[in-house]
Amino acid sequence: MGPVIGMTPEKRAETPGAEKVAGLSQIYKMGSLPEAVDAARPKATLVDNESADDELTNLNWLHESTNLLTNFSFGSEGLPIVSPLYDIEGDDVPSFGPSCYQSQEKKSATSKPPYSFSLLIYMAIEHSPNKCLPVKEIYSWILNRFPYFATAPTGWKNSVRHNLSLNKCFQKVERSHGKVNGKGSLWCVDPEYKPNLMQALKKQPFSSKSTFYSPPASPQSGSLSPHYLSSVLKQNQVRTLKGEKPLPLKTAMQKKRSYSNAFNHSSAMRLHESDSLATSIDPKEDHNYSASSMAAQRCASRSSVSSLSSVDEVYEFIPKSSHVGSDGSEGFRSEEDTDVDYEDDPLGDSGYASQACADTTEKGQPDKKMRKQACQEIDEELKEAAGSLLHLAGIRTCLGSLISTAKTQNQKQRKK
DNA sequence: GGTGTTTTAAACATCG
DNA sequence: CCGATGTTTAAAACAC
Repeated sequence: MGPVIGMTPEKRAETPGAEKVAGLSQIYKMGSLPEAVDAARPKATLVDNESADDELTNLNWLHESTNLLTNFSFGSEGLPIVSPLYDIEGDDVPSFGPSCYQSQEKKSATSKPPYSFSLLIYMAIEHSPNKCLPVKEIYSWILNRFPYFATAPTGWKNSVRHNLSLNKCFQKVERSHGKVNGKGSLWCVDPEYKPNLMQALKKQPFSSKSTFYSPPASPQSGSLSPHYLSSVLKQNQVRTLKGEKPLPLKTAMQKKRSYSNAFNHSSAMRLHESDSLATSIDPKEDHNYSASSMAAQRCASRSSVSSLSSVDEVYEFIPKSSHVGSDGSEGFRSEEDTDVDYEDDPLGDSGYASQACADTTEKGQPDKKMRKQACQEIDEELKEAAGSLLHLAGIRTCLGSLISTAKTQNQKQRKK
């Protein structure tokens, strides 16, 4: 019944053949800039290294891992904040990394990210102010942070959707009030699975430098946005009106799963949170696609993970240039950003600010300028702040001395 | 080689 | 009708 005839060009592009060729051709496309990447679908760039074959198994990642890390700082939730991987133009050295990383960055910018789709989605969602994103924004985020996908065939989007749909960690939430123009739903991270995702992220070999903070697993402690809560609440209201049983927060959107071979995901995940999962989940339905289970096992053996410590990470804001798909449909359109409910967030929470910023800067150069400008502004502010402090300190000491002299004079007068 | 996990592809449905 | 989104199935690829 479906639009079989209406196979879009995009769908056609998702054919396996295209995948391999295009994907690989980009891996060693050193210095491929966003603009270049935007320009058209995979240009036939030369692959002069056949070891490019195994993108992930390739040892390059061993080298890149360290460098990737230089591109991450950590957000309020202990989540790596992916700074521009494609800050690769050379003269703009990331403030957090030595310049010697640059050439490596170029590689990592165009090679496949070491994260599973679940983790990518998780990061995307968590970096949004309201912890809810429409798929389109998830695409955007991933594209933005991992330019690899800009040149990868669009099959990855299918994978993203597939993951969202199949992975219990993600919950679909109907879009709220007003805003009719948005298509599809918002996707949030199920707070109960958040610790698992964080764990998985933590155990990624590329996050070993990180100091992750695993928040308590209770929904309250999660980063549920008011919007999310109200959405779930709304859904439940509707359900109640329909005479249906309200959904628990956790399973606000029930997912029917029949993934034949994946019955054991949940047990692995629960190992990490045995005390946190109040509700039992039918193993047969639990296809967490675990970001944490296998990744955890796999990576635990590979890397030593630093201990958890800091909760007070600095959320690094670095404006990024945007990648607009060649067809222009992949959207970094700002109205999408404002669409949902980001306006609910008066502070314009850091994560998405970068997106908004990206909208204003179509090209790399202005972006760099902006970044520099931002740094200068920050510097100025710091100076001002320091100045103010000094000023206050000065005033205080002045006052102190004035008071003390006044006191001594007072005493002298009394003696007289 | 077996098992489990993740990715990829594809078909189909639904919605705006 | 079209395109984006969401769901589901199947299979390949991969790691352990």
